Amino acid sequence: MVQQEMRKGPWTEQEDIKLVSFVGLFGERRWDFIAKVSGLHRTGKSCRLRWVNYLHPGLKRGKMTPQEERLVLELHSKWGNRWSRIARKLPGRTDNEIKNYWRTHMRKMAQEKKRAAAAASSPSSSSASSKSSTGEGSSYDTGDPTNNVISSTEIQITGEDRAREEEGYSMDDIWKDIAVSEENKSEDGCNFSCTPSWEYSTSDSLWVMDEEESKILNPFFPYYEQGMPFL
DNA sequence: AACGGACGCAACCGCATAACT
DNA sequence: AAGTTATGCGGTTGCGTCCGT
Repeated sequence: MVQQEMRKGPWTEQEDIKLVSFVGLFGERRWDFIAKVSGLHRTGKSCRLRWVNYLHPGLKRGKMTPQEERLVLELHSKWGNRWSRIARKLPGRTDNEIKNYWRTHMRKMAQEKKRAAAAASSPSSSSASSKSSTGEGSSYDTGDPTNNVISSTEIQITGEDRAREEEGYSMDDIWKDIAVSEENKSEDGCNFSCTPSWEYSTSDSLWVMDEEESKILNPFFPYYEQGMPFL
């Protein structure tokens, strides 16, 4: 009955510490349970997210390397918005991070494209922006509000790898184009098949291992020793 | 120095699916 | 086999910071 109100919004350092210690005790499962016993007035979902995206000891922080960036482009062209899947190929990066990166990247690309088109064609390129360009986020994921719908559905429905092969020219293709053109622009000819040694060899297993490993190495609070993000 | 817009990141929400009873 | 609960995923939003005017 007297249901505690759930806290929302940014996490405090105290909450982080608490969460880390309880995850140390109970493992990365039973998030609702952890949320309850820890006394954090957060949902299990929220706890999990905080852990996965911020507190997890294996996380890399900071800017994406050019290799990572290219890998993201490559994998996105293959898999679409399967962020978690892509993230598995990038040890230490989270789906959220990659998603954010992609959005940012696409925003830049879209702007550059627009600018280029405007410059190349007519001085009065009016049709370019259907929506007040500058700002709003949510559509960048797939480019356009409308396309957004198309893309995500399509990807989800046809699922696995390539929806576009059956459809005509999907949003994925469009993004792929962008990605490819970017790749060509910035590339020396080496494409993704000659990716640097770290990624595939370490990828899944290492990234997945991390959590297991950390538990083994120090069942209690390994994170403090590895440098907590917030410390 | 103040203001406004763009950017980056963290977090929330809703839905789908897996796991459990 | 059906119902319930927990977990994972993708999309979206909010907010602080940075940067140009």
